[in-house]
Amino acid sequence: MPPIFALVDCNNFYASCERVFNPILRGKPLVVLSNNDGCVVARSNEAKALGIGMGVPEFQIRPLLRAHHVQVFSSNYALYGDMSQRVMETLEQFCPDLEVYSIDEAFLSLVGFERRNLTDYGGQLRRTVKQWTGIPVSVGIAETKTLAKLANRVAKRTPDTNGVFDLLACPERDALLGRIAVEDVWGIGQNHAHMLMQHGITTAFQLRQTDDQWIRKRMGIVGLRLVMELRGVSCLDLEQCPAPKQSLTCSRAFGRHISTLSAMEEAVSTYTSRVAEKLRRERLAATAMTVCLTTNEFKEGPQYSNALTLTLPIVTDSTADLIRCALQGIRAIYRDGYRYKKAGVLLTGLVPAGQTQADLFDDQDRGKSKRLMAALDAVNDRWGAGALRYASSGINKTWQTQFHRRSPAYTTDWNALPVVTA
DNA sequence: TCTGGGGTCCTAGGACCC
DNA sequence: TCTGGGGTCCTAGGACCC
Repeated sequence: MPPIFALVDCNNFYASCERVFNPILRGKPLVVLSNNDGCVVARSNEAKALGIGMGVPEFQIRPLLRAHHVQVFSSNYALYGDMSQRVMETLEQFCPDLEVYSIDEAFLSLVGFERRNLTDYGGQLRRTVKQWTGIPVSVGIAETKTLAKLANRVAKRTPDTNGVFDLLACPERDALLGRIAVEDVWGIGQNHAHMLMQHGITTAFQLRQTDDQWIRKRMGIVGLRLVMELRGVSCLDLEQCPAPKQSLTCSRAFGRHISTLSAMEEAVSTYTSRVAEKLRRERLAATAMTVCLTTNEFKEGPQYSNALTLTLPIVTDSTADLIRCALQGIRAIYRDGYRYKKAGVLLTGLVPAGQTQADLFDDQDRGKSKRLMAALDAVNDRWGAGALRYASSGINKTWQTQFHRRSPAYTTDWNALPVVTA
């Protein structure tokens, strides 16, 4: 059976989430900002039409936002994560062979659905997701993932497709690929796009026609796979069970710069607690840790950034062990006299928890530590993140990430339920 | 004043081994 | 003049994704 993929992609996902429980926002320009309300990370169509670019710093477009009464929101990850889950659960009812590719995208395998009209099926799927979750999606269908991505792009940008485009049923494929810029192909980033253009390759069609050896030499095996996929040869399979994580990070810009070691220790301790929670949720333990810090590259003044990787004395998932190591690391690379903007903690060498090699000279009670972490996680699940935390994470946290314009966590907090008034 | 966060895979080169 | 060969593992850096 030749493969058939559908890519379902939520339209302007974060912006659409904000609209679901706040209908006044429909039809209006709206943007969602990154942490610290820094950059634009999502835009409604109306905001795109105003020329607001992806990733633009908010302060640079403030006059424009005011002039057009653009609604501005901080990121609300609790809401987006929950809405994503609702969308994915809906899709799963249509097609159990599903790969959740990102917070707002899923690949579906439509093998076995060939006898249906796939465009109609995509439309049905789209209407159901909209009705059950309030989120608009687009559907692209083709025989490889890369082509399904392109089909999805066509569905999004061509109004008369009604949000569904089946490339398998498109007789003018070459002409269509000829209208797609090479930098819009999935897997072609800035660097490769620039290199290709230097050689006169500017469209997806031209890329598809390019010689294998040439591609292999300049873009490696990844590039060659991509070109094969454009030719309709499927090289990327549906990944239904995600591979175990290889690394976990928590890194964040501060709401206000840090210039004392004690504040830096608080931040690093807080980030370590967060990444330790993720680690336990994945049922993994870490063998090594990297801590890093950096000043603000956009600002005048002395710049400094550094990172240090430490091997943990014992493979662990305990917040206490991890904080101890992180503080040791940050003290080693911290230098006085700088205004720090950001720090981070990276865990690597991840192994399944419970399969770890015991340390012959380990003098701690591991069973006790495990029970302590279970209690810590249970309390924070029940009472909210950070309800119970290590003292080294600090109390005042003047450096904390800012979210000044966050909408309520409508779907994950009893106190934030939307209220319907007659 | 104000510029995000969290991942993956591949490749080249060096260290090291027999 | 001639100075082995093949393999693995690790790491840093590049490129890409959402």
